[in-house]
Amino acid sequence: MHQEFSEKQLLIMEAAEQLFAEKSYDSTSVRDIAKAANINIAMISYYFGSKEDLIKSLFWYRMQFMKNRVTALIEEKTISPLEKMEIIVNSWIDKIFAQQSFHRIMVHAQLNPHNSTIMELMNSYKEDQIKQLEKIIKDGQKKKLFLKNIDIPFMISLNIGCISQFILNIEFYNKIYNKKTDKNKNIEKIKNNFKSNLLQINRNFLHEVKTTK
Amino acid sequence: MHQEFSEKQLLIMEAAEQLFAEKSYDSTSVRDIAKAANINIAMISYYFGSKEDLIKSLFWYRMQFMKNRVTALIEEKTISPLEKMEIIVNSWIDKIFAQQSFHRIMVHAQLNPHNSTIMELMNSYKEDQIKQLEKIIKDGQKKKLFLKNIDIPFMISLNIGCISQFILNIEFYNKIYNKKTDKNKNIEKIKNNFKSNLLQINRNFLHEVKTTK
DNA sequence: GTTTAAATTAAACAAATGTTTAACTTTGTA
DNA sequence: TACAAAGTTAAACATTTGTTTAATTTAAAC
Repeated sequence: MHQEFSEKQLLIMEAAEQLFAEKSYDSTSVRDIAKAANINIAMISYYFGSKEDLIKSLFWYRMQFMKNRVTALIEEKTISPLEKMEIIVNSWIDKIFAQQSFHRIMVHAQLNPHNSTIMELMNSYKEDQIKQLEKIIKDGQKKKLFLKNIDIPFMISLNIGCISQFILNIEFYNKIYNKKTDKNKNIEKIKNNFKSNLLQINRNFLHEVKTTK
Repeated sequence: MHQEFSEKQLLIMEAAEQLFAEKSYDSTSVRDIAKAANINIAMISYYFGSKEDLIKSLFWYRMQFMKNRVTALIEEKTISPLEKMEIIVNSWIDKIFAQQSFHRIMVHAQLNPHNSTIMELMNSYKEDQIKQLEKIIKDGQKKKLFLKNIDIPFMISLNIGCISQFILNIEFYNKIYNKKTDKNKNIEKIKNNFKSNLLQINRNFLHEVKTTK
């Protein structure tokens, strides 16, 4: 498939990405994209073939960034399974955070699948993620660090769903938390706060910790 | 606003609901709806005024079902805060489960807000839910049953996000779990399994339980 | 400088969209 | 039965949609 994109193509894709995230693919016309990218309508067909091929290219381009190869990390023996899990979850949050617009488009595509190519890209991405976490958890179970009867699909769903919900309602949470602190550096604060909360949830779920109330 | 709907209106709304859930509001034409409901295209304008008013009516109609008045439960003194929390979370799951199609439409509307009336309906619904859980948690904190430093917005986001993700990927989880058991009564099993998992998460988060590994 | 390909443009295209019209059937009431 | 309101219909409406055309400009190569 595609492998490299010209600057003009990237310009168009980025304009389209923002509009797709704001208004959805269906509600965004090629004229909207052309106007936002400051190009002629015909250029979209010229560079991508069709509107459908444009979003396919966008998925292909962004997925390269999303996908990560952490097989080395998983095999690493000096890092504990718990730490590995935390690294993975942190990387999920960081990446989704860095690609908020695209993440909205992904949620949309998952909600109303209308293109098999995109679905395949997303499914392979999801499967990769699941396998990563699965390996780490099973390793931790073998080493008797984690509980035995862990519902792994539920745990994945918990993490992805929670991150998703958080990203989609980020302005909402920003408003709530902003009451107390300053505005600018707040996002980073909120993000870190979210991270520690989610990691705590995961830790509790993997091996219910003893605490002295 | 609207208060009662004729049988014809309900017929149209239910046909529209299913299509909106499958293909999204924007990708569903009034001709699609008319065909599904076995009526003439003009009847949609005749009964609702416009396509936009149709989805507004749908939201108004379904929201009545979603909204619940559990103020009595919250004030109840014979039930512990923990039990109350579990009742609330269970009712969320049950309702979203019973209204899967509509829930997809809600997620969609949240993702790409294009109508202020609908947004207002949804926000008031969300605020109600948050207030419910907030009251219960704060009550539990006063009675020193729950931890002090609970991030309530995070907890809401955790629950809603997790339930949402679960509903949207229900077929996926059905496939995974089906490997072991029979097919038919499985959905109910999966649902109950999900419930107990989510409740466990909440319990752990509210007061980290002591366990003897 | 000439030539060839790539890039860009405005205009036109057919198809699909939500909505309205005006004619008609059906229904209920007096 | 007669009449009026409500329900239903096919056709037409003006827009908007994604895509293509054919002409023009820009850029690069020889």
